[in-house]
Amino acid sequence: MRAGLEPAVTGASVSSVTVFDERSLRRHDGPGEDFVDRLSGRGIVSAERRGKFLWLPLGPSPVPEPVDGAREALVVHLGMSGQVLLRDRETDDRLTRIRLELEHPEHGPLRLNFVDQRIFGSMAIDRLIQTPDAPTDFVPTQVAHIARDPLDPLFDDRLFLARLQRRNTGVKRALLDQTLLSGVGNIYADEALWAARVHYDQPTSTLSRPRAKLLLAEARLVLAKALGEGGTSFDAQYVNVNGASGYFSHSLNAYGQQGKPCPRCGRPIVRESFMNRGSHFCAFCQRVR
DNA sequence: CCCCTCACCTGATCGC
DNA sequence: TGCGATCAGGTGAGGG
Repeated sequence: MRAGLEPAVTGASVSSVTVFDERSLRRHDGPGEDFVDRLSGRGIVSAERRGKFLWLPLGPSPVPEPVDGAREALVVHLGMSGQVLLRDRETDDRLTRIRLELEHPEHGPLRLNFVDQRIFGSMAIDRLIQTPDAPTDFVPTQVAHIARDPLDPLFDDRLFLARLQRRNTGVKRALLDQTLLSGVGNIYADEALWAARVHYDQPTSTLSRPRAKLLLAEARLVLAKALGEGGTSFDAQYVNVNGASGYFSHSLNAYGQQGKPCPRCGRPIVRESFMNRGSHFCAFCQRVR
């Protein structure tokens, strides 16, 4: 989504904003009117991401600046069912909750539809603050607690491994904790665990250093491969900014593969309920030890 | 402070 | 055709 947005929106300005459902502003500190006022007329500087959060840093505000003169950004999170779709001026999408009309000096008019069935996703205007580990990096305040993802050049492997082994919980819980590492959700957690032959409920405290390192390496591989294939789409709900599906669903070894043979040993992949969601794994290859 | 459960939501699909 | 049950990729407030 970030890669698709960047060339289209950088240098554009926001000519109008329509909020169809205020619940999609869950992360915005203020009413819908405030969101519209603070976004209208702003220029878009770039497209940035950390984990599953995306933000578009904004140019100077024509309306009251933050008191300290901090830069602001439009923050987007897709939640479970969100989409950002770039359209022409006439195209409607069902379940559009927020719409931006953009004007690009070279590419002309562009419509950005924020579509979200379940409304777990959201948009917000937020202030940008310095990150402690790289003074030239800025993130929205609501992203400050999110760790870097394993593909980030500044991701600190040793820090991650130390924090992981200090935890007193199951390893999949830890993988899903965005303050430990970001970008890994239910699909990529199951895929990384399968690749590293680790059981989802293996206690982090008893995970050996080599196995923890292997797990991190596999998580990194899974993310890189999924990004390269445009993400994981099972249906029309998971699409890029042009409405196209990713291809990573064809590469899944464990997630959603219950009943099918493990690609490694041939025994069936099983699905267990865990944390109110599915955990998919090979009961032979992936055992607690 | 750390860990875990649960609330937050809608729409597609499936079985009866 | 209709109705209810079930399922879904995430996050963070609040309780223990």
